[in-house]
Amino acid sequence: MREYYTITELTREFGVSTRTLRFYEDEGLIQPVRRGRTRLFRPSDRHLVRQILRGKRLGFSIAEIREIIKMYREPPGEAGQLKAIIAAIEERRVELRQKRRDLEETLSELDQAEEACVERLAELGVNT
Amino acid sequence: MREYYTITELTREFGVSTRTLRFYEDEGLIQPVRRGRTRLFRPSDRHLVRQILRGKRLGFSIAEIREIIKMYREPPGEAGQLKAIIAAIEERRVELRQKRRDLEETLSELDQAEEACVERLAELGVNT
DNA sequence: GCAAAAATTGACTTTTACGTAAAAGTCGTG
DNA sequence: CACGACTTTTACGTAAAAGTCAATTTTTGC
Repeated sequence: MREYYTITELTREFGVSTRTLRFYEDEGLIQPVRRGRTRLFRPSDRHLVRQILRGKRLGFSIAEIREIIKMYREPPGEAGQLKAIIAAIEERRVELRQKRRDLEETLSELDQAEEACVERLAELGVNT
Repeated sequence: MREYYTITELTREFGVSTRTLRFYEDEGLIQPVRRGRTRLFRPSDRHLVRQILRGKRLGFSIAEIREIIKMYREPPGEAGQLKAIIAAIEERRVELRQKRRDLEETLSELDQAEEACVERLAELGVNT
């Protein structure tokens, strides 16, 4: 496990621009350390970027991703806060289950569409 | 099965604004018929709206949703086109499978986060 | 130790997906 | 027929999430 990654290493690995990573830093999603002014990304920053992009692919906004990231962090001291986090996690789960249903339905409609195409192709193959 | 729905009926059913439905029409995603100037939405339009919103929840853009909708349509006559559609469907499937992996990973990280919270709560419960 | 390559900051621009407001047409009810 | 509830078009506005560009550092490879 490397200790630090440069910004361009991560842009290459994840296929995003430096502007994007700096934007995520401005938004408080990641906090790479600095050597002088240069950003140094630790493995934990790299993992955060991975989580951010995963969230993006699932259609979450930056604000939502910020909230989700908060939940991953080490639990704080107070019992009320812990319960609040657990409740928030449950909300996300509901949302993600909805997305899963959406996903399965979309896949199944694509299956149907493909089948229709295949059938149509078969007809053409038979007729000509 | 009703023959027509008004625009507000659909906004209420789906929780979107009239502006949104008109926007989708402008974008060519739906084509409700008209009586005079008033839009009348058929069951097929309603189903399209359902598909559009499903796509949105999965993080697809309007342009992407337009492409997906095209695939659902009745297959055209020509063999080359049919094969192109089948290929495009396969691409979408790859993308959706990625989203499914993202989803499962996110769910599993949320599980871990919750477990950490529950443990912490247990500690507090024991200590106080 | 110096030039080239890489990184930084800041300002401005762009795209997407609608929101919002204005001004007018439509329809059913009392 | 007037009222309210709903609908239409047109047009400008806006928030989110970067992209682009320019002007400086900073870092590096030799």
